Amino acid sequence: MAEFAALIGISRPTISKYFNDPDSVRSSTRDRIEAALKQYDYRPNIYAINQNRRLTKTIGIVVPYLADPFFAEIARMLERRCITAGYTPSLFSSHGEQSLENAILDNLRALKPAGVLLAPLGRTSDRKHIEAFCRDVPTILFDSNIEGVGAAFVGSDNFSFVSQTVEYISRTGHTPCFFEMKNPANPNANKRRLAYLEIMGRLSLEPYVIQIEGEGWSFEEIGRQGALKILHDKALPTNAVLCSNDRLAIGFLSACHEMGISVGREEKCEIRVASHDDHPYARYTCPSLTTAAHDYESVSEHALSALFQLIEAGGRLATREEKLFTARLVMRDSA
Amino acid sequence: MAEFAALIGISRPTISKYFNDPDSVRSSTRDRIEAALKQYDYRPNIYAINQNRRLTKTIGIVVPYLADPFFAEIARMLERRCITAGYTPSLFSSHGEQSLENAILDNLRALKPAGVLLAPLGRTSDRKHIEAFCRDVPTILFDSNIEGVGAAFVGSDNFSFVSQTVEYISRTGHTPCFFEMKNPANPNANKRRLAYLEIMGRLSLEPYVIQIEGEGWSFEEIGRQGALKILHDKALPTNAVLCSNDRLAIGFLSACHEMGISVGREEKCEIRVASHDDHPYARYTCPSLTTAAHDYESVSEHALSALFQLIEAGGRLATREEKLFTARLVMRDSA
DNA sequence: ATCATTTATTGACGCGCGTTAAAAAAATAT
DNA sequence: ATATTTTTTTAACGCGCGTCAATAAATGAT
Repeated sequence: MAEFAALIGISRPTISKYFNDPDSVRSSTRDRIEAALKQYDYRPNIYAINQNRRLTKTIGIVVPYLADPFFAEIARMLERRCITAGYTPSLFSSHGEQSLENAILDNLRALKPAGVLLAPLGRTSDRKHIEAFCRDVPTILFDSNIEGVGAAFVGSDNFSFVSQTVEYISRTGHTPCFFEMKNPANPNANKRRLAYLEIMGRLSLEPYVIQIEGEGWSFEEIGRQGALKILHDKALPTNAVLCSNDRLAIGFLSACHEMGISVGREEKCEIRVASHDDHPYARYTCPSLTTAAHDYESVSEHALSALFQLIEAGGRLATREEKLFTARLVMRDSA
Repeated sequence: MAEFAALIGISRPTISKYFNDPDSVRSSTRDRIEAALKQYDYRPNIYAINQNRRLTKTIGIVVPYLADPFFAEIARMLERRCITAGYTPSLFSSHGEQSLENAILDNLRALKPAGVLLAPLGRTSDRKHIEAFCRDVPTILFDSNIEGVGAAFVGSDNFSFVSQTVEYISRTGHTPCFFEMKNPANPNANKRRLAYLEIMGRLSLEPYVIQIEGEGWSFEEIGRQGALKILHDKALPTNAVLCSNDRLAIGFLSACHEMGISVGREEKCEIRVASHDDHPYARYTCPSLTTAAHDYESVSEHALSALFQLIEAGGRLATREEKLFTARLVMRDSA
């Protein structure tokens, strides 16, 4: 920067000021800098900037498992919005591991971001570590809530997800049984089960919860194995299956196809399968998956605007808001 | 670091030396530092370190589109290997945009990584910009090759992919037609088409190339729309379809299901569909997708070991090696 | 106990930038 | 032309660390 400044005969602090806010220098000076910028390819070092600025233009985004297209997609939207708003996003994936999540937060502290959007691992998160991080860095939680941690939470209203699918299936003549993992990492899974039980109660229907074995993030395989077992044992309590999430459902559909069981809402089909999330691939399963869709757009938009609000407020908010978005039922062919 | 050093009564340069290489200090000193590290939670700032060290412990990973599970999966493997090797990976996605790819490379320069693993956008990459970057930062290209750019290329042997699928399909009694996008961004697509034509020639079979419209990275939708059109027009030249990649095939299968066309290798099925990549979801399509699998493990392992070699050699290699891994045919139910 | 060797300390500078206060220069107002 | 306001420059310090040379201290060998 010193070189560049000397080269065009403008002082370094003025150049620095320009990069902080181009409008803070006189238009004639701005023009000279911008002309020089075209000629020589100087670019300030963002990491050196972050080391010194009180308020940086970097936003950290942390997701629990980026190889899950759901998170990949929401991360993509968040990154795009950050860029549009003039910020530089920095994306991290915990890859399902607590130690990595912790290490990422430690690194983020060093990056000194203006704010962080954090989708925690959930059950396997190190609560104390995240709490300590949130005390130091303005953070909005999304997707998985951790009660009382972070300045706000933005996510989806699990109750509305399940109520729509359950009501749709029962209204159209079937009793949904609930298909899920026994020990889900994501807290949303528990909320969905509770919602299922609650809604079935309201509708005076007998609830059936199928809990399958499995650890980790290979949900499709877990769903497939679980489904194969249930289908093989002919242990399906009803002929309408409501999966906790789309990735399990993708595995379930695969198992059905393998066993020659027809899936769909038509009369001739043996079972119906519905689910939750509207995973990017839910449209392309065979049959296409009936599911309750996240409002990706609203969640990503609101998460970022909440973060900007938090940043403008100096990192503290009076109350910890929890903003939940309602699901939208997407009726496709599977149920 | 100064505070921490004062606190435990060891000089700052010694602490710095310890973090650079714990074995470079006397064992008694090491023990004292490590004991203090447990007590107080000091962690050096990685970005400040990178600013100053000649050779950092950071590795940049850039992929063209992270919401594509193929890249998400390979990125995950690369990150894990970096961590195991004692490096800190930093992951970026170009989101399919040249301007973003360029911006990422500019940022990476500032990060001063020891090396970079770059999967470029391909056709839409800014070759000059990437070349300039590779001159300054030790870089290994992977997935998409750009002739002469980067210290080495690690990828898959497209010819072996296509030869295995074509030979398998023709050996088992059908003539594969090739299904692809008209203007693919990824250079592998072109290589696959050429391989198809070459192999069909060798087998003295009439080649048929179906090129569908579509721009961007929504390959499933592009494949589905293309397939719907072809199937509707009954314009399929043969009853065995070889898709350029699995994501197109996923769309193709979806279209077949929608139109009630049975897919599989069994006699009773109307058409067979095979593809290339072994996408993480290829196992879960209905029917499961016969495909030529990337050797993910070998590619990620070799890409990183090539990078370490490059780093140890001081950033320059005598010759630019191109290492290609052979495909493995995965026979599933779709063909 | 003496000398050679290894390790640690001191003090200083550098990286690439932000930031600030005081002084100087330029633009605008009167 | 003078006074006032705005903008820029100068000079210096700070961030959190790496690195280096000279010096001091600890260790090991004899």
